[in-house]
Amino acid sequence: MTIAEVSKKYELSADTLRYYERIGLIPCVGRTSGGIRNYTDADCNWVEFIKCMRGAGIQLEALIEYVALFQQGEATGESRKQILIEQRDRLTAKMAEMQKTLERLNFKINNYENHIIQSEKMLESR
Amino acid sequence: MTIAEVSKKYELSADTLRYYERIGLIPCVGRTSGGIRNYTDADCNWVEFIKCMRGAGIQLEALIEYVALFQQGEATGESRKQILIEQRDRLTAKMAEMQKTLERLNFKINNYENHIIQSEKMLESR
DNA sequence: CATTGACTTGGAGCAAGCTCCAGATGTTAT
DNA sequence: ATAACATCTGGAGCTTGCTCCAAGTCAATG
Repeated sequence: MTIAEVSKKYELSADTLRYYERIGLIPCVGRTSGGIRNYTDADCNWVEFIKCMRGAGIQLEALIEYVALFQQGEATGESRKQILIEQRDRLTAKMAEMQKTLERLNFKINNYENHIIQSEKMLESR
Repeated sequence: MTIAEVSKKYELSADTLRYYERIGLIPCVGRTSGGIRNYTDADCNWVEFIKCMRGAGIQLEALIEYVALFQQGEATGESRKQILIEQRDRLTAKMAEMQKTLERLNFKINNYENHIIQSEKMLESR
């Protein structure tokens, strides 16, 4: 697949795909004889994986490390697992924080809907 | 309260507190005769609110708008409510995306734990 | 074979959200 | 009153994660 096709398929700009490759997120994308990127299915799977992780806010740094370990072979399995565990724990913590904020937003929206706000000074309504 | 006290209480740097004030997130913090910030309880409530919203990833831009409307009085209630609704919906969508990624991470971690990975080529294990 | 459009690289630029700094002024303890 | 320390302002700098650009090459079409 060309970069334009991958770009369209995963809704990531060609610039972003090149950037990801440059920083080591998509290992060694092959080129045609003319030097043009030719994404294999395996490359596409990496792209999809990265997109999913990024969509959840996982940092590039962690993904770069994971990909690098992956390329180093089976012996790095435990390290890779640790990265995944750390990221999962961060994600879980973040979601818990967001859940609290979500509840607070819902409470406030409910207040607005019920016209409970009598005064700008009602601190709870912030 | 001094900025140092507020900083400690909410675990936000003094620089961040000054920054928030500068961009309009903490309306008109009063000063002592010497020109030093003197946070009231109301100011602290704003700080706490902003910290909570920021912790969930809500953008400064939306918060600035909300605070500005709040200062304009009761007539802006509906607009403020709309901001809260939009932010809540974004938050909900983001959490749904994160939930999917979380499940994927758990699946992969489980694979690592069960030594299911036989080969680097097993795409599902990425 | 010439033109048009996609792709290449390396590097610069940008947006959000802080974070740090300098130089001046305020506050507190001895 | 004089260190020593906190705070002030305005502005510069930093980090993450892209995004854009220039100048050149490759590929497809008439």
